[in-house]
Amino acid sequence: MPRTEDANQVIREERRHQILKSAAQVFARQGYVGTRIEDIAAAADSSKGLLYHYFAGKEEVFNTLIAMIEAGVRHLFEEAQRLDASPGERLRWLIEREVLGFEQQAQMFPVVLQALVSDSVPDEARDLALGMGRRSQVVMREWIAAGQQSGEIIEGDPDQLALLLITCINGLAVTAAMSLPSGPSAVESLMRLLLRPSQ
Amino acid sequence: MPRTEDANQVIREERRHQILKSAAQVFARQGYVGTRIEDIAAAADSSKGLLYHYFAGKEEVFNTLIAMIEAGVRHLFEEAQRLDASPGERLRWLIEREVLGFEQQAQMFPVVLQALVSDSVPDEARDLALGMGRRSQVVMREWIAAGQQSGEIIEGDPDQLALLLITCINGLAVTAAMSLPSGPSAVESLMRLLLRPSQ
Amino acid sequence: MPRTEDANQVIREERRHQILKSAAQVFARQGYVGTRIEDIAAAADSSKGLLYHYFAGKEEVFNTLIAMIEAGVRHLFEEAQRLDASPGERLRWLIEREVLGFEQQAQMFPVVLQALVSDSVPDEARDLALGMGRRSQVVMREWIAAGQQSGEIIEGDPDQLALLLITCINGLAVTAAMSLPSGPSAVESLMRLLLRPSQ
Amino acid sequence: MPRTEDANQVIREERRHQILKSAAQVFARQGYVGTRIEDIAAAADSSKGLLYHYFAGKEEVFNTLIAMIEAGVRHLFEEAQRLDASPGERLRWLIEREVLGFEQQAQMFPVVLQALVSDSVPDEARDLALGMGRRSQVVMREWIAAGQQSGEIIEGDPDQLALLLITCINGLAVTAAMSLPSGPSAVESLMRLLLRPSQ
DNA sequence: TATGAATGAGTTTTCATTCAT
DNA sequence: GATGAATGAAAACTCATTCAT
Repeated sequence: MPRTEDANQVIREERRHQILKSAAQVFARQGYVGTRIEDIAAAADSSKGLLYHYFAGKEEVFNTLIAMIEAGVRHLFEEAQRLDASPGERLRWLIEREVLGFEQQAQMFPVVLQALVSDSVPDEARDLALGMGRRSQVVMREWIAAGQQSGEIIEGDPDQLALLLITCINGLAVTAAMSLPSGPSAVESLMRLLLRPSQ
Repeated sequence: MPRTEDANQVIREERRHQILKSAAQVFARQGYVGTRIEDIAAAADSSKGLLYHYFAGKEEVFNTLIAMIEAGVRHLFEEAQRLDASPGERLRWLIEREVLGFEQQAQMFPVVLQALVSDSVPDEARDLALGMGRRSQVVMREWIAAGQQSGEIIEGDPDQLALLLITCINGLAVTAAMSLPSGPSAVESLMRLLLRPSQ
Repeated sequence: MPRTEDANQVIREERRHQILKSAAQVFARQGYVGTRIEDIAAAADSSKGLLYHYFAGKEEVFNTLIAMIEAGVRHLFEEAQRLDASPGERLRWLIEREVLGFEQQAQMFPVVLQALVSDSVPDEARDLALGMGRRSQVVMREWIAAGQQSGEIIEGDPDQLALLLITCINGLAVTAAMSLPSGPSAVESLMRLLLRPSQ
Repeated sequence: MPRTEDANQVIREERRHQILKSAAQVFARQGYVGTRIEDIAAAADSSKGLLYHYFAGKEEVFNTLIAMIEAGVRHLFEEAQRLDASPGERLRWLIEREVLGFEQQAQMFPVVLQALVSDSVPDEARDLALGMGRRSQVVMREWIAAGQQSGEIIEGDPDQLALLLITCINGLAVTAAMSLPSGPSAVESLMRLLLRPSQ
């Protein structure tokens, strides 16, 4: 009965996704340690037992989540890279996309924040998050340096500027985590940190 | 003969302070939920039992810590208010002081961050932290408005600008929590968000 | 396939009952404070964790137990009330039934005793027990007064006589708690306190 | 300086007595396990440390208390024995004295009750209390037998009658522990259990 | 004699994980 | 695939007891 197996496959995928989505929300609110398996299961309209069918445990759920986000960000950078635009425009596009929060999944930023900041998180997740941060910095530094060449971006150590940018993006993530709207012009304003005043 | 009342008073004060200081460090690293009473006790060279002699529990330690920080920030604002300086200079002074982390207590920023972002934190602590944020925004908005009058600060909704500023300060806190140095000119650069290019 | 809802229902009922039954025995021997959760769990062939699956804690177990006893006594009084018998015979029947200890549950008397006497018992339990005592006294007073009308019961303040009766029943509970047999004629003898010598 | 030592001796005696008196009150309310050393110390206007100067620990305080009560009851029986009165009158006198509660120390009854009933009490204390009960029963049985000889006391197994009497006395202790007044005629009424109706 | 800071063993409570159905 | 009863290791908390002063 291949038909049934296909159907099962679909059900499996949907369940996995449903669990991850719910987990992101709960993790975002309660933190990694503060979230109980039961909380995730309840949020996903599932049972504890079922969750263990799909994941080895809380750790794996969290790691998977971070890995998905990491992949999303990596993809975002690649997209930006392919953009036919100036370095400054690339940066703006990227930040806007990040702040929009990977389409529907705005609640995921705080999850990354935790992975970055807390010691009480699986090593794998923290490594992924830190690596993502480091790679972002490297790429941004290159874009910034390029922008400085063309005069689009202000002078200064590109590394420091990249770090400052990431710092501000993290700040936006915190603001979002507090359910405060950053305001439509926030990204616009932030760009002032980099862009040379167009005379 | 029992110890004199004074001697006991001194011992108590010192212990309490020692516990709070250690707690701030551990909370900063491991988060509120991720921190075990025993971790705090060990960091303070104390025993679990003694900690309960001085505090009702983890919650009270955390609340006390947040309250202390809140008092510190409040005091910082009052100091800045008394400064004989322009609004912009006041803001710069305040942010520098905040980023320095109230003198020796640099590890405390991440603790506030958690109180702001996480649901798994005592209500009292979160309320204190949110109130502190709201009050900061109000005062900063006033300063910004004043700076706009004198032409020192750029145009724009003062409320939005204040929120943006707080957002960036939070970002600096995240960066600090990751043990990354923000760079000496970070505050300088941030001021570019507000100050009208002198020219 | 998961267990059917019905099967789970049965399991839950049985477990709860098993825990309560064991708890009554342990509480009777060791007192409320002297009983550790682990003692109850062990007596019920369960684990600590499972006990918390069914009850919020020691307090809830105790309160539930007292509530059950209270319901049992209330039912006993109703039964006695429906008895086609003289007031004195009603009293005798009631006391006999109480001393027998509500069928199989002889160990429960000492549990109530504690709720009546000790401050270190949940408020809810003490209130239930005190209320039960007060209500018993009220009903007994009425029966006694009726018995006095018909000449079956000796003269005297019905309230005082009712209290005396309850006092003696409590004494029987103490004796039972010491694992001493009160003797088959104890109730018979006690009735001499009330009944007018048949000539 | 013998004077000082004498004074010290007096102070010591007073302290010990003060502690025991307070302990009796607290034990009566909260039970042996439910009472913390600190509770006793506070009730005695003392400190934990000082309590350990006078007693080896909680156990010793409790045992001492029971031993004092046991001695008091033993003395009561001896006094009653020396009374120039009929067996029935002796019993009545004894019960009245017990119910009055050894002069000022009414709160001690519940303490004995606990020693009799609870497993969570030092062995020594329980043995003392049980022994006291057994000896009481023996003596009462003799008095009852003597009263039966003289026709003062009703027929029946003297052992059973003695036990019934003790049962009722325990009941009075419970009633007292609930701070209910037994009524002035309670003892009088109880005697009806034993005394042959004076025709 | 007197105190209360300090300790750590013992309890309560929570929760990730297992497993019979 | 799905459930939730059951377990036990780990964390929170209490309190008898010690001891420096």
